[in-house]
Amino acid sequence: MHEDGGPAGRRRSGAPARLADVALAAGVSTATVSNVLNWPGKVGPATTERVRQAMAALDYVPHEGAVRLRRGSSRSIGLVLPDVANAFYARMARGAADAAFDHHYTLILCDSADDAEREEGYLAMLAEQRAAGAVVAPLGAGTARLLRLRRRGVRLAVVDRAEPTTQSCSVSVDDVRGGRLAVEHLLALGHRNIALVNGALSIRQCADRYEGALQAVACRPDARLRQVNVATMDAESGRSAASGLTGADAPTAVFGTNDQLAIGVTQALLGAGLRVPDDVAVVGYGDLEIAPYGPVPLTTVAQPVYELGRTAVELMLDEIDQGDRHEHRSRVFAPELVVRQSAPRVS
Amino acid sequence: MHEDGGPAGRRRSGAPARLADVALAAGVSTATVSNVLNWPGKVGPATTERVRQAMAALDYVPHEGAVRLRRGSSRSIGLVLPDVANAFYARMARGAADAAFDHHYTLILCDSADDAEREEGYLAMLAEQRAAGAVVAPLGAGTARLLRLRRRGVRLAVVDRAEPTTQSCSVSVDDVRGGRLAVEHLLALGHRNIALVNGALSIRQCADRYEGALQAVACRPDARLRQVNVATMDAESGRSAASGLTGADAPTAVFGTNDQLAIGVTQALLGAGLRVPDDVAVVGYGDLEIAPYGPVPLTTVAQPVYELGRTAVELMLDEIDQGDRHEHRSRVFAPELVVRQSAPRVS
DNA sequence: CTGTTAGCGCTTTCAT
DNA sequence: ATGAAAGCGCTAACAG
Repeated sequence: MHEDGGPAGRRRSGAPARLADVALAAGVSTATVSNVLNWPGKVGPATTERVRQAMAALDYVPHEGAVRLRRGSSRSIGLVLPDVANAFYARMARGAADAAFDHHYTLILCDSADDAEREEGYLAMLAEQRAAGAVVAPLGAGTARLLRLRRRGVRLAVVDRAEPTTQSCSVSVDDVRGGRLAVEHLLALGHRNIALVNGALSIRQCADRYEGALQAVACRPDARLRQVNVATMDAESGRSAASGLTGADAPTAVFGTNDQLAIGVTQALLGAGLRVPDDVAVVGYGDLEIAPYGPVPLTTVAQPVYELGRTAVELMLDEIDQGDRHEHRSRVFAPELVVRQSAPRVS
Repeated sequence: MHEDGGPAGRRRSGAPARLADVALAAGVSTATVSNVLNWPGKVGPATTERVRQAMAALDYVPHEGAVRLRRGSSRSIGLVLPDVANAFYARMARGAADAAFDHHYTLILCDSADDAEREEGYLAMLAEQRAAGAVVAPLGAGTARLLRLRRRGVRLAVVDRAEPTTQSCSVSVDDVRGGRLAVEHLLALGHRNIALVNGALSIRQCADRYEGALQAVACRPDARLRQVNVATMDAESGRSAASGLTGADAPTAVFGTNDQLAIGVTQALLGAGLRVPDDVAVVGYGDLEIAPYGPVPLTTVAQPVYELGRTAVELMLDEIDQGDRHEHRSRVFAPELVVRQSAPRVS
């Protein structure tokens, strides 16, 4: 049955050393070696020393898998997101990775590539891994899949969607506040004729930012907010949206609900001979990578994305540690306005 | 010793179902359940059906850890890199994640945060996990740490450093060629007075891109290449470097060895009242996120970063599969010039 | 075709 | 202070 000497036999050739090999080399039992590792106090100094020597000599590395099988606990968590190549999720991943590292957890990266089926596959995989938990930035609105994962013993934290706190912890950014911040800034600068270049309102973020923008203008009866909606939130859409904004009764300020859009608008405006911010001020949303590099360094709403990832992991670990004493929380982060030149401080 | 009924006892309350639970429910032995899972042919259709029903009823999910402990194989690989939040590594991570998914491997994300000690810790962790392999984008030049990981049975592939093929597989981009590409383009546009804004030559990439630039001008005796080196390769450095480039005998073209630098240069040039590309052409390097969003959409050298990550994983998996039949390879990818407006096709 | 059984590498009583 | 032995959940001989 054994390929070779078996557990008490002599050291296998290529394979890494096992705890039993160390025990044999040190002339002690496996229990003692294990105790050296896990209950240092229980072993005499001389024995401890001999064991340590043997471990070093054999380059012994404990087999995590075996340890966890025996202990019945897992120390890995999953990070499920739509696309790490996207700056938003990349930064989130960084936060999650740092938190996992700090707590000695292993982070399994699950990139669903914007594909629901793939996301599903990853969730199943995490169950098979007996992952202690998962941080999920879900693709769709479906909650059933997530609940199933829960039922399988994987603790959850959801990112970027304000979840009813009864289900699981969640972290998100207050997009209403962000939208308000952007437009309030433009109002404070004296603008009264403002255009909102936004994505589809069916996207929660877009709807929220719109809502915030409305709240801001509502306080200023003399202000006007006109809305332009685009299908895809990229620079190209921003450029074409801007073309409708240069005629008579042109707005003096534009709020683009993401940075790509805002930069596209800026490019088109400049191309049309207008000056930014002198003729038209522009505010974006996101503050990822590109904002400072645009044609005019972009004033934009920054989100604490790194914190989002870090906090999600920490909430989840709290649930793991506290067990049933744990109470689900929804942490909502406040975005902040980063003022650059496309809409500077003074009017 | 047992907390409860033990392996043959009745189903534990909260814990996930085990294979033994399924066997009990289906009225068969554990071996049969295992066979249904792994050797479908060996089990009769009626029995198979009963077992499947039981699995569904109990929501049985195999315990990956136990499977692997028994089989002696691991199906997870590590991805060790300096910073996922960095667009370059983020894109690489995406390639690696996709490849891992395709081959049913689990990807452990190890973000060393540019910290050698942390990288070291991750390498040790991967050994404890008995990871089948690791893709490493190493921080420093040290090779010893990597060799140690090898010795511990973890297969390796190194990214972004042309490794002698005797040690392990590696993938990288031909930076000499990239530098040549950039400058050849400028020469073809008719430029003869070119400035190279570069980082420290102690950085391999910078030295290589410089080398390539030199090769290009060497073919044109009438061309001149002047060099400006900066300490940090960001937009700020680009801006200050550009200020030395506007006086008499100013270059008609600038090659910035990364996109941030090139955009900084462009910003400063425009600020000084020059037109890009009409007065000065600019070429960057990298083609990450920001290139198309700059003040002038940037002509730049693109690297197949996604492929880098994907290929690294695949080379490593080949080593895992082939064992000693495997031969280490160094795959060097060719960068490509992406022509945008800062140095358009026609002069 | 199905069941019995011996471990994978480790931790942990319980006895010495 | 140390050791013997029983499994964690699963697979793979081997026997029936």
